[in-house]
Amino acid sequence: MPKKEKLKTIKPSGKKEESFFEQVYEIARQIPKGRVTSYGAIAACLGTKLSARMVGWAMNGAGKAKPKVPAHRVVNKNGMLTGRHHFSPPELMQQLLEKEGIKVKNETVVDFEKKFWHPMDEGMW
DNA sequence: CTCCTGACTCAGC
DNA sequence: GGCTGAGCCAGGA
Repeated sequence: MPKKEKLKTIKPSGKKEESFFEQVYEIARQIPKGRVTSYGAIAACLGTKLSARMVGWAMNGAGKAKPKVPAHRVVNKNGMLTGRHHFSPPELMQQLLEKEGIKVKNETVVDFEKKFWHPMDEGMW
């Protein structure tokens, strides 16, 4: 099923991809296995906490970005898998989370607060 | 250059 | 207590 990428590459090659998207990708990659984070947390880390939408939007190319970004570990503030519909199979997001030990019930991460991971909690920032 | 959209979040009703 | 509206920033057309 050849998917028609209308948006194709968000950031065409030729330039240094240190755009907002790259920032989000880096944070998302820092998410340890079995942990999840929220868009707002990443946004806040980037300084654009007022626009968590941008974080999620940046995830638009997460699955296409290299290395691959664990966008499935990124959920909304409520722990709900709002972005699961954007995955190839919408259920993939939940599958990956469950595979990592995260329980997902009704599109929502169980014990989200316990599994929550703070972007700068690693001490790198 | 202008308008629209978008995987969020908060506030109001 | 659930739904709606508005705000936010950044990038694509």
